[in-house]
Amino acid sequence: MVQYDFIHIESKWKKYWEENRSFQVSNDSKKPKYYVLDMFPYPSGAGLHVGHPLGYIASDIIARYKRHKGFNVLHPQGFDSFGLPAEQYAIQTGQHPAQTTKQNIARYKDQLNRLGFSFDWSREVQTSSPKFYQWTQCIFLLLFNHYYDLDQDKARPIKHLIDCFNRDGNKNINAHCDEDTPSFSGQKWNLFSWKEQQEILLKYRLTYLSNTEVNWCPELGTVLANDEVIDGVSERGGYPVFQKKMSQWSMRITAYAQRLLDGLNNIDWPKPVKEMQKNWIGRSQGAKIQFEIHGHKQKIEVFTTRPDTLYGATFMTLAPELDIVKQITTKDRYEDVSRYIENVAGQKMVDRLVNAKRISGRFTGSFVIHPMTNKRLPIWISDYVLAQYGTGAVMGVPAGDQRDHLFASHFNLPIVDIFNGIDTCVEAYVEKKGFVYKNSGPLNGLDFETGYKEIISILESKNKGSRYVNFRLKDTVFARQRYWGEPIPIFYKQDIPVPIDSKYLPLVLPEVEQYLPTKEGKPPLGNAKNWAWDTKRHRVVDNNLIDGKSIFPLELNTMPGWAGSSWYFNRYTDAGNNQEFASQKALNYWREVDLYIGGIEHATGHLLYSRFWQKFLFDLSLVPFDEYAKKLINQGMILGTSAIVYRKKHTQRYISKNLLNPKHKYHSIRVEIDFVSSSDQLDINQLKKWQPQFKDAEFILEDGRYIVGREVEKMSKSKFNVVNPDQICDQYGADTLRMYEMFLGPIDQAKPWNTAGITGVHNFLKKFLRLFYHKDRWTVSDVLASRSELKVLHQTIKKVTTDLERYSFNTCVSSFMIACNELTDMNCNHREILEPLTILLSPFAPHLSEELWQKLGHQESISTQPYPKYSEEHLVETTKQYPISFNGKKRFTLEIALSLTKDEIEQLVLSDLRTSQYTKGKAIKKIIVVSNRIVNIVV
RNA sequence: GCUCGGGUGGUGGAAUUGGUAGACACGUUGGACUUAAAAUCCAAUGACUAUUGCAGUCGUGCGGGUUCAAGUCCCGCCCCGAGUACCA
Repeated sequence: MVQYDFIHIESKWKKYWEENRSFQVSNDSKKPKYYVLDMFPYPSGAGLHVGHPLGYIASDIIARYKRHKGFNVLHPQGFDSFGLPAEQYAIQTGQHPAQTTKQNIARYKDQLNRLGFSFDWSREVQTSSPKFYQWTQCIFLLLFNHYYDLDQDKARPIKHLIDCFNRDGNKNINAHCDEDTPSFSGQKWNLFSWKEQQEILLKYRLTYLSNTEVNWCPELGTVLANDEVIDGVSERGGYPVFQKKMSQWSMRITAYAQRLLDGLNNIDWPKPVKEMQKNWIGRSQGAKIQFEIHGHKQKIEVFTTRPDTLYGATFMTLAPELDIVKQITTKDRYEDVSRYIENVAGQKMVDRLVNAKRISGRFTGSFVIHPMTNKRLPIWISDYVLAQYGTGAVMGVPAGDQRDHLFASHFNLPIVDIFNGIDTCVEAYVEKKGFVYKNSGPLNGLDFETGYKEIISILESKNKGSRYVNFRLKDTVFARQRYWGEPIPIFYKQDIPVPIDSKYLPLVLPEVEQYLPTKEGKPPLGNAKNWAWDTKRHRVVDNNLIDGKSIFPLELNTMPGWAGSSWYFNRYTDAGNNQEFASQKALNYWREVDLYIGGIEHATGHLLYSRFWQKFLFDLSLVPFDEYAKKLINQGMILGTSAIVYRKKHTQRYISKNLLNPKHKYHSIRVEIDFVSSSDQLDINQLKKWQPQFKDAEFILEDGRYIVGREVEKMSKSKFNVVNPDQICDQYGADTLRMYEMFLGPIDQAKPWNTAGITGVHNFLKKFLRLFYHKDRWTVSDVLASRSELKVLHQTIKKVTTDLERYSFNTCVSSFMIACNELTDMNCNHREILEPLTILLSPFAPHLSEELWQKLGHQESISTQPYPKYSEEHLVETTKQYPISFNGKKRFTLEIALSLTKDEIEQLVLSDLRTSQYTKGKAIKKIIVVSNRIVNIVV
């Protein structure tokens, strides 16, 4: 029996590919290009488990397939190597994060290369390498030096804005800026001091410093972006998060909200991702309405999606955090209101979510004036109004909004019916149809559509409100109080941030003794001795030299984790470039990513931010496309199957699964899955050696065996359910692992790992190898193949090709198995069949295919071979078994020549029916023959 | 609550988009080879009724509908998963 020596084969070809640089790709080719990209990994200390490579296997199969198809394929890989774990390890051990990162990357590369991926490592990027992050810093500066022009709907240089200010101030400027931006004339602008001018410019810059409410996580000692906060706790570690006002770097992503939304229509991304981004951007259409405050000069503006219910407003509610609250609160209420505000501010976000159902609030003692009726409406504050959404102020319409209704009922505020014939005493009516207005002045008798338009035009004519589109999307915080991230290339002059000229980049991370925040609570970079900027010599110098004239303190924050990943895909096109982040020539050759594969967990993080940066770079004509990835696939998670033993409470007895008594209580304890056989039998001796708690335990067996329970859950070290790919490679080989992961199910679906099933795929590869041998002797023959053998080949080519084109990898693998079984039955050993079949297989099982290709007498690597084509001629059948149904129920099959016409088939069926029992004497009403030749007879 | 997915054998999953449901694989059972085991090979395997015959009936979460024909389309439910949530 010929042996499938995968260990030998795989190490041989791994070496061959490395030595020959088989997958290095040139930017200079007449071939059409194809760019297939994986989301690059964060190199964690734990190494890879079998779930990680799933997406890489799929992308590698596509990359190899496209090479066969004659494309010049860019299939790069790199590492997103800035991040929290390396830093926390550094805090614990004092080991420099760069050191651990380097080790982890080396381990990752080993593991990846073992799986036979055809990456072009010559283009590798590492976000933590100065050669890479100098360009991240450069893009940061570009954002700093641009503003968003709403008239042109694109980013423009801040210089242009300054020119306009010099001439006419900001009267004619229609730009995306902070809400509190004052208006000024050109004359006034020129009278401003440098510092005053800079403060105003910050309100326009696309990356800016501002005093805003941020998500502060004391446990992590840093602020977090909205997508890093899940259910009120930090995504990493699950620590509580508070709202806190801090001066922070932010990105003006809101300027791009509409374009980020519109762009979704032009890209082939999974529905869930698009849906999540849509919700995250949260566009809602409505109006802003101004209310005057009784006895005050200021006004309060509300955003509402239902301006048509304005006449139903009976009160106003403000978010407690708003500055205006304290200004308008009357003396007698001041203490009570202040206490309420403090209470809300001290709440963790988690608690605020939990308390959501409880209605609370305070009356401020002040009133607004209804813009239409001039009635006085009381101003309340309540934590159900969020400062971050809209204007942080709500007009309370109990008739049209259920929360307002609950609030009104709770505090005994009036409820006014405004929908004719609908009683809103008990419950709000939220439908936008099925009524005409009443008690609504000029709207009375109108329906929703007309009333809605009418009220807006009235408000606009009275200058009391206007149509407004609100976005839920917030500008995102772009700074972390951490060490292991890109330094922000900014120094401070008179407390004003000033950019370092990009020609002096990279601004390299300074050495520090301690990776913790300083005693004064400054970020870790505050520990650096050398962290001041000399504006004369353009370099970093000792902090002690700061003189405020030519040497200034540098920014202590670093960039968040998503900075590097927001543009890295452009870098691969020209990874060695020292002059620019990528040349126009390279970018124009490789264009956008044709296929991007990665996890859905990045839907509202990386996948949104990167689209934002791409659009910005597009505005500056630095990249040729404003969407960087045409097609996205989210690979599903591979889940682990944990093994569980059951300990009876208050005892040291472990009970086998099927002996559990439902009346008793048991502790479920996860144990290492390596101790458990595929039939769920536990190796008790190994368990006893594993942890002391099991050493003297008693095990209650069934049929002499201990059977464990199983649970499917996320693969994780702490659950002892991790399957290591190295182990699978040792036992079955990388080719088997690749094929099996693809065979497991649709690529985008979550599925549990089940090592038991792997033998099916492994057996297939063994059988495939055996097709080339007879009685252990190589017997590939040059004799021409038979018609039926050719049919198998061409069917397989067709099936595998169409399946690959629609990324259905699991059905591809099945097709190979079917072909192999059929050819084995036919004793097929024709070169004419086996050669193309080997090429077909090579994206899936590259090592074995190379080996066989060489044995077939070829010098060239199989990866350079053209992809086989199928011809319909070989697929054509002369006759086919047709199902004949009576009233839709299948009764028998009839062999019919394909050349027959519909009429001839009808004749044939009719003649056959004379002898048939099925008509049972009934008259035939109809015979149906459709183009795919299904015959149904209606009696 | 809202928005998206999705319910097919013992299991993972196929089904050319309305055309022979359950491909392929795992598992299970039986057999061959072995002193034995492993490995390998062969056969059976949706359920039920017949199995001395042919075969028949029911079957894609539940209930209805359209159609010669429904896993696939329409209407109404039930369940599971994901995302999101005082979003005004």
